[in-house]
Amino acid sequence: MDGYDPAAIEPKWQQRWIDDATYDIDNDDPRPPYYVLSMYPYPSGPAHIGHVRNYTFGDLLVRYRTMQGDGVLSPIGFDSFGLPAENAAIKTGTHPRVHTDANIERLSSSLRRIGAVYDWRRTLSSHDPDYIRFTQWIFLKFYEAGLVYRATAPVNWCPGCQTVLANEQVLADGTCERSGDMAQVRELEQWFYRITAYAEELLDGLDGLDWPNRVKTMQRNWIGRSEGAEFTLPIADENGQPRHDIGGIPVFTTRPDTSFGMTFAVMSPEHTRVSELTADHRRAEVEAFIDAVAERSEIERLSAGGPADKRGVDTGTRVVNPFSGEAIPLFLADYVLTTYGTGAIMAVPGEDQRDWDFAIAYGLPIIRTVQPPDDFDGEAYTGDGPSINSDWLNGLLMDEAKAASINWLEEQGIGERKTNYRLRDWLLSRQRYWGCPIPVVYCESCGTVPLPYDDLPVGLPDDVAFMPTGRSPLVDHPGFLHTECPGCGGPARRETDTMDTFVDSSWYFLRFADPRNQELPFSQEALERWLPVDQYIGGVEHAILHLMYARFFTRALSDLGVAPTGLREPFQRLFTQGMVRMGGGKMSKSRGNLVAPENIIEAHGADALRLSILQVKPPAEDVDWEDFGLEGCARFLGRLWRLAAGTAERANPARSGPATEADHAIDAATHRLIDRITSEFDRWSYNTAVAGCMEFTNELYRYMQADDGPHHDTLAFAIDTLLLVMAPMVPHICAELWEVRRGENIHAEQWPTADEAKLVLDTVTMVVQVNGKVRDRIEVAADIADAEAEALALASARVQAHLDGDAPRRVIARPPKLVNVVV
RNA sequence: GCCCGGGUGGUGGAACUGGUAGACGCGCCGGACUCAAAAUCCGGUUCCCGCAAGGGAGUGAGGGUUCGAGUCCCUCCCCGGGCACCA
Repeated sequence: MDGYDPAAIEPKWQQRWIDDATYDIDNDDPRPPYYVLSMYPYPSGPAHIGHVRNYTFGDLLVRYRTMQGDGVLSPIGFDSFGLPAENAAIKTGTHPRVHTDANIERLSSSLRRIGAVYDWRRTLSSHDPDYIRFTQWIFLKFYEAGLVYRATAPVNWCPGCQTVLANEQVLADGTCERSGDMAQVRELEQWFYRITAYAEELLDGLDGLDWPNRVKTMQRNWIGRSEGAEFTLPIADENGQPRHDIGGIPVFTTRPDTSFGMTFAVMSPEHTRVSELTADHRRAEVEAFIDAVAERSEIERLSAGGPADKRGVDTGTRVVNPFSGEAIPLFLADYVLTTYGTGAIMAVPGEDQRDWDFAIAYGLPIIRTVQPPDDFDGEAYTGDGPSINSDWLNGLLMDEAKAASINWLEEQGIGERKTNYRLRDWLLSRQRYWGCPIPVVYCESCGTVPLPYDDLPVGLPDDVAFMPTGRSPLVDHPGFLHTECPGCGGPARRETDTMDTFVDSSWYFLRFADPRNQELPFSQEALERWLPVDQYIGGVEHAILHLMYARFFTRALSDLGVAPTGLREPFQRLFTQGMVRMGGGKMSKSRGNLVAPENIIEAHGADALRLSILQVKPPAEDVDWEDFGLEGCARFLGRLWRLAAGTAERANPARSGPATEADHAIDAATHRLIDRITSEFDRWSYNTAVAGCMEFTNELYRYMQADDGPHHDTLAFAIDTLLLVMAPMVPHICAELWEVRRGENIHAEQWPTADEAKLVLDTVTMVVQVNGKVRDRIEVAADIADAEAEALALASARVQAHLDGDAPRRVIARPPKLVNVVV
């Protein structure tokens, strides 16, 4: 048999898996269903090494679960809408569809070349007319249910991308996550998904998910639940008494227990009632302040710095603290946000540092209402302690005082318990061409009119020019723009905004269950069979955006009766794999440091690349390309080949007949291998699984070269088992060797099971310690008794030397692993 | 500031529940084979002292619990990530 030649065997097997439909799966397959999904990729061209890592992990699992007897759903699709294709069109004149379709072909081919297997019959792309149709269909369903609305709001505009962005797409430093440009705030009318309606459910639902803690924490932070109270501060008249002819200012607080310490109140400069509530003698200053705030960039405003005395202005109006009955000044300040809570706050300088700073800057009184500890030397005290200066709350601790103050507000009828969320509604409209059109028209007489379901899909016209105008070409396409109102038949203008591409990725995993359905996005039966996804795999960069939007869509579709009622979460288990970096930095097209897997596959083969990916690091961690031990892995596969093909050098020919002790040892090691690899696959410990296979191979080489030679049956069983457990990792070489050895298809074989009886060791190396330091190792029977182990340990010459004639003070025996002699 | 990860040889990492620290790979060193090289096979490789036997030190720092700590607890330092004027 010839030497190992990956270039010869890999294409053969890749073709075979397609021809044999090995990984095609029907919805009535009798095997237990198991759904493995790697996040569908954006088709930017051929795969880069990061893709390869991602899809190798998924592929391993697909193959492993298949061998375990599951009917595995392994689909792949393409997140094919998006800005890069449109930007490329502006540069080169090539239509985004042409560009995208070509890239999908390249990426698909790369995925096949690394040996990743999918049910290609189920493939889909966001820009398929079918897919567009149902993305729009879902939009209309949400519209009917009030989960989509159009509103004017301050939104983030990215000058680089020439479109608005969702909150989630703006990074902490105010820049766009795509282009890196500083986002600008603009007041625009846009489309929103009402994800806030699900804030509480999305938060609580995290508890039941088998996801990395890190991701759950990130979502919890993002949703940001605050529990407290909302109540109204009446406007004061000139005598400081509450006015009843005019509504008060509602405020939200998480510390109602400190309300007696409220010495002023603050509204956001954008609050709708600013003008109404500004006293005439303060109007000029207030207006000057509002102008100054408007000039300040969002990032300036949100960064914590800045002198406190420039941050606010007195409105001249007073409000009443309902707890103390005192009239207190009403300020405006730039740090109070219109978009959170009620856009107005009560200020308690004694227990809030921002309020403290503000009070010092404006000479406002500070009253402590929580007794700080004796050794406290800070300013505002935010910890727990007995209430003081708080009348009927005095003496109560924080939790009791919170409850008491909320009860009082409710009894008085001026406030109530309230929970607020940081999460904002999802801005879904984009002023770009290459996305899913929003299926709505604007009619002069009927207003905003959703299209009837029968008119779907609203496609993208192909005859458009891509010019760097900063405008979507749809705006300049009269045929697209001008249409008829489906309500009155009069002239109407089509919505030219398209949807955020995260809308497409919010339901693709559902479509995979029933990808050719022409009536509905999917049938309930198909979802009941496959969903939730048993194992979802993707990058941690999607921890908030995609993973939260997809959860929202799944819950909403379930509530609307489109998806099964019981389907509340799309992804039961999530694995987030790390990135591949280059020289410690990100790998990207723009840096020109992408590693092309094509070259590596040509030089060493796809299996060697896969093995090096598995071996180099635990899959959850980031890895530098420089650390990939490609040579070592290629060397090992050569070793495996020579072993299994029977061309490895041997001291003596194989024996038959009765088994020797060495044969039994190899046999036991083989069963331990099965046990080890199974548990390592189950806990995603692929790097140690590779190590285990290498160790076992080394052991087999030593066995073969021993003086009396290997036993034929023992060796054959060991090698066959090694090929079986390695088949999910390096599928081509194992398939080829298995076919040569057994004439069958290894990927149709059952996963081996270890014989429990053979996992039990006869003898074990027992460690003997003196004062916790290892002094001797003794080979003992695995079932050795305490007393015997102790006796053996004490009899050891090395132990005796350390005892120096003294009797041990204590002996701890943990047979058969260890005895510790304490002197 | 708050919340998650993480810090182990020259190097990527291993040690899953407190019990042989450094598996496996890379690199390096040596041996076999060869005219030679490559490939292959075998062996060595935490550091320090020692020819060796052996001894000592050692998992970011310091303390603690324990017969025994990389692993548990406390204090702190460093790196990565998330949230952050959210009331």
